[in-house]
Amino acid sequence: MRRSRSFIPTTKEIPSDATLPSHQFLVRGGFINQQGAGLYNFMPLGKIVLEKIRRIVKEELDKAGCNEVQLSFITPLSLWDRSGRADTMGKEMLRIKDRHQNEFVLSPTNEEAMVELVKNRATSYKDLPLNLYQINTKFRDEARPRYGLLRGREFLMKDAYSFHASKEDMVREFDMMESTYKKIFTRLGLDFRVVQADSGAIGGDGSKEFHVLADSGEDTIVVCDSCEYGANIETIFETDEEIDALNEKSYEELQTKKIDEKCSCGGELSFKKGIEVGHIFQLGDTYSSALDAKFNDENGKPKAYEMATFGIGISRLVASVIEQNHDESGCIWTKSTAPYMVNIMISDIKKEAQVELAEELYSKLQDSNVEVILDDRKERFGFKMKDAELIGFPYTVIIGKELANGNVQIFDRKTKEKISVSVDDIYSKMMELI
RNA sequence: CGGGGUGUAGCUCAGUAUGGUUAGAGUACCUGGUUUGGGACCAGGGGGCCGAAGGUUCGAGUCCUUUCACCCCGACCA
Repeated sequence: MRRSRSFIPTTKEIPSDATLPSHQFLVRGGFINQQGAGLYNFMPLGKIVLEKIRRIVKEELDKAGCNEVQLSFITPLSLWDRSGRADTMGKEMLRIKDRHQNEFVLSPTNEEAMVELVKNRATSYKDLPLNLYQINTKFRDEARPRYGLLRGREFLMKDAYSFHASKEDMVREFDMMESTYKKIFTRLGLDFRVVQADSGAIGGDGSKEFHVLADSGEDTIVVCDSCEYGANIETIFETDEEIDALNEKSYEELQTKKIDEKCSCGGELSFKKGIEVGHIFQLGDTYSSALDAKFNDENGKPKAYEMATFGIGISRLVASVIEQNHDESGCIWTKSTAPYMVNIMISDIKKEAQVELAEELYSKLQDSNVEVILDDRKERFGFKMKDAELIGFPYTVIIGKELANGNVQIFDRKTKEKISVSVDDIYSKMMELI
């Protein structure tokens, strides 16, 4: 992509309604813009990041034997009446009517729809297990949307639902999905913890949350310094008094608070803030029973499916990457989430030699399938650098005044270091870095 | 859903107390010139139903009523 042809509206001004770094930088960097309370548009850069995260999630799920589907976003209200959630989910479900005055719901989640899809189609134990997922828009009419993409009303979520002939097999899938999730968050380049959790409103027994560690997280968790496990404070401290006392403490106070107990691995425990980006539940037969969804077992006896459900907040992850990786200048994308891996910056487009070299490198990197953007705008050096830092490309190749000595520079967004590389070596050096 | 706040140019905001020229600044944008390694400078220019509706008044961005939207704290959710 040529920057001169792209739609990346960056701004110097901080939007007045954004308080979190991810919200401010994603808006300033031209990734997203707000359409209404909890409603966001994804502009070209935001869309690229969203798609990159979506693709990684899809690749790992497909490898794990999950089947991608796409359910209708609009569902009949009757579906929710049958499971009883039309009442229990209350106002979070946004209801609409069609021209015939039939009532519909914008899907906040899809247990019912997925059970209906599988019911009467997977009719034998031989058809099981099954794991179906979709990456689709969800709508939850939150009482108070906030924090940009972290708590929107409309958001992109991956939701998977598995169907099993036995509880043992369901638990096997649950454990397998836990390791799949670890692969996903590791590939995204995130520092995360797996946290034992209460199962919340969806119901069921086993439940684990995946938290991205970030100071601005909404949840307080206890984490180990030498392994990947953590715990929600609700599960460690018994009484409400203890929990309330902890919730009242500021993050700074919590960080200095010592915990006497050790992790089972022997590591030290401490308090951290986390953003919940994934949640896996063992559902059992709650929904299959409620919706009378059965298969025939080995003895030809009808039995309700054992189920589990697995969620990942895709759009929330976009913001989470930035909450965890930013500095005062802007975004610092991880290599797997960066909208472009390399930004080639022409310092002065009036200098033919600079333009020539930039075009040559641009073509070569493109031919090598490197995600590369060419900053060919007629702007000054400082302007382009600030812009590159705000957006957060992992590497910027600066083609400028050092060209006189046969050199260009590689600017590392994370460390902000510039290293000089000779013109002859720049292509191979870039290929080595990415 | 309780409490608080804000709506004026694309964006960030003055102006409203005490009604009165043609509603301002910065930034962004356009033109020309200068500049060219850290969001440059000079000159000129375009851009506003002052959130919406109703009212008071000779006169409303400013006062009154209603309403809508958005933000913050909390509860809820996760």
